[in-house]
Amino acid sequence: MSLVLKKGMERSLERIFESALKKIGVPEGIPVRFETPQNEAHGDLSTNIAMLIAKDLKRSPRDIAKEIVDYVRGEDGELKSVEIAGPGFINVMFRNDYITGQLQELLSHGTEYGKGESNKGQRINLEWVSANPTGHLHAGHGRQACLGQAIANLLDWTGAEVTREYYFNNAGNQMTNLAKSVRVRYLQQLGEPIELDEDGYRGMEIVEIAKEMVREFGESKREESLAFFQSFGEKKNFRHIRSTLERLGIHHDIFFNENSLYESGAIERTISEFKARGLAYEKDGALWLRLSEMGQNEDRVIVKSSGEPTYRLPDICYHRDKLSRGYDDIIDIFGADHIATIADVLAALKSLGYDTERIKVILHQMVTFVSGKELIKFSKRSGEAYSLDELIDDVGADAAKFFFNMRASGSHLEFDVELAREQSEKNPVYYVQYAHARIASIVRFAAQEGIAFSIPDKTEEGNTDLSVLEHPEELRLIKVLIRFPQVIERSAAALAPHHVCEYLREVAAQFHRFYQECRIVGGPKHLEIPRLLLAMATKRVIANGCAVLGVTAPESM
RNA sequence: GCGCCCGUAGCUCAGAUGGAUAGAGCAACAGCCUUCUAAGCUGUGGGUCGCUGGUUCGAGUCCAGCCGGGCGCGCCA
Repeated sequence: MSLVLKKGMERSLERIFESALKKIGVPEGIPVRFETPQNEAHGDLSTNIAMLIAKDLKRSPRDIAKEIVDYVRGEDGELKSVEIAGPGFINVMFRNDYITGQLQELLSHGTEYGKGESNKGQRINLEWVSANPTGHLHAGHGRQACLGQAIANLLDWTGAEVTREYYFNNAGNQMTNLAKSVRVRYLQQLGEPIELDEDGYRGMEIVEIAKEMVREFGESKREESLAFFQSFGEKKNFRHIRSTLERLGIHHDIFFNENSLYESGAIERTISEFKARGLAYEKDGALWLRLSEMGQNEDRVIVKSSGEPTYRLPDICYHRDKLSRGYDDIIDIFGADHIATIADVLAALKSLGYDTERIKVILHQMVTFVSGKELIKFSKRSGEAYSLDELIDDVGADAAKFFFNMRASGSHLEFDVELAREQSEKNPVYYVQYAHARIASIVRFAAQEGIAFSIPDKTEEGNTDLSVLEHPEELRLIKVLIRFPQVIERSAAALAPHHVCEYLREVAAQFHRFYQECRIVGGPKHLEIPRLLLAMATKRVIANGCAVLGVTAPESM
């Protein structure tokens, strides 16, 4: 986290603590870090700095802490308390008016609240989904699709200029299989006794494509070339993939066709370069890359004896292309099943002299779909895949996006379709959305009751005094809300949207607690509008957090 | 055999650069609606953080070795 974007209090505390360290003779350059304790008895912010430097100073942590605290107490009147606790923690508590001041700040930022600048000026390329147009997206693709969408949004929110990219291959073996499969299905439609190859695509979408061909062309394409079937199938599949992504609100700026790497000569150039550097050699009629000399386990074929490159070579060229476009960061999202190629590609790029530090790879684990206790099985052989469209039909786009982002990408995800579909308190999506709808309803009710108020703006002139909010549940709620910018910051830095899901649940839970304890409309007159504004701030944070996940925040449910 | 990921409550999972009494949801049990959405809230029970060593004032977190699960290891992508 850069200094620039830390909220005022934390930054000024760091400064004060650092000058305290200087005063007691600690060499400069040791940063003071604060964390938000999970236990509220430990204050609003806490630091373990005294324990960290105790060894070097050869003094007890509590001793050091005492000296720091004495200094800090003299410096800052903004704090309610500064205390030493446990083995040497220093816990600080904010004054209530500071906390309500932060609420004012939140309200004045509106839809912008939570946006930061930690990635300001960064041009970042994010590549994800990247499924070849050999069929429809299946439910498992949903994780990557939704993960990438949320990550792209997080990067946006932290000020990056994001290019969203989809890499696909419409040539090679897979597409030939598609062509053959479409052809067989088409001929079957025309009554010919012909069967799919062993590695043919068995999905029902191929049958649908064949039926469409019959409707459109009748029997006239019986003798057509494979190229025709391929292009027809590709077009239909791609249109379908894009419509599925559209249902999730996912858009890409660039669809990068692997084929363009051949057309531009990039493949040839890279081959010559490998050869010129002595990194490639011929064996058994194929061209091999000396990966074993680049720190990898074994050499791999990059050009088959048939003359066609294996996928590794275009993958390498594709990354060269992205590197040449001058991005500050290049992020790839892959499923765990693609793990094998990544190290090879990076090693090859490094051997060509590229700085691969700029390339970040997110590997997400696989998804298991269950319905209650029952496992939903996928069978590629039979073509009985659970499609992403079906999943969206079953649970809705919002639930899909929330569920796919609920877990850390490195963790295996169990997606309970029955739970996601359920419109009850068990379902975390509804729990969060319900809080938002509930607030919307309260605001409507307030308007109906003739309560007039305005959202505070930055002028601070004529704004409602929020410092009357003193109830523990009110203050707890505000403290949760004003953490939002840091949550976005941290999630973006870790490329981990699941933190946002966790946080939103926390916000919703604290709002419900506040709602339970503090009557808004019809409560104490002088608290009516401040509480209403607190509710609106909550609504804002939920809406903004949902926006990051691409989830809607409904006005009523 | 090799590489990567995972192992935390009955289940699904969080645990910020190593810190305070390890958390949440669900499930179980006991309560709370003449008043702003009960799709909500409160309380109770539930753990040798896979095992064994090591580093450290301090380890769920770092290191090593095992055990268990997942994904890979092709002239497929």
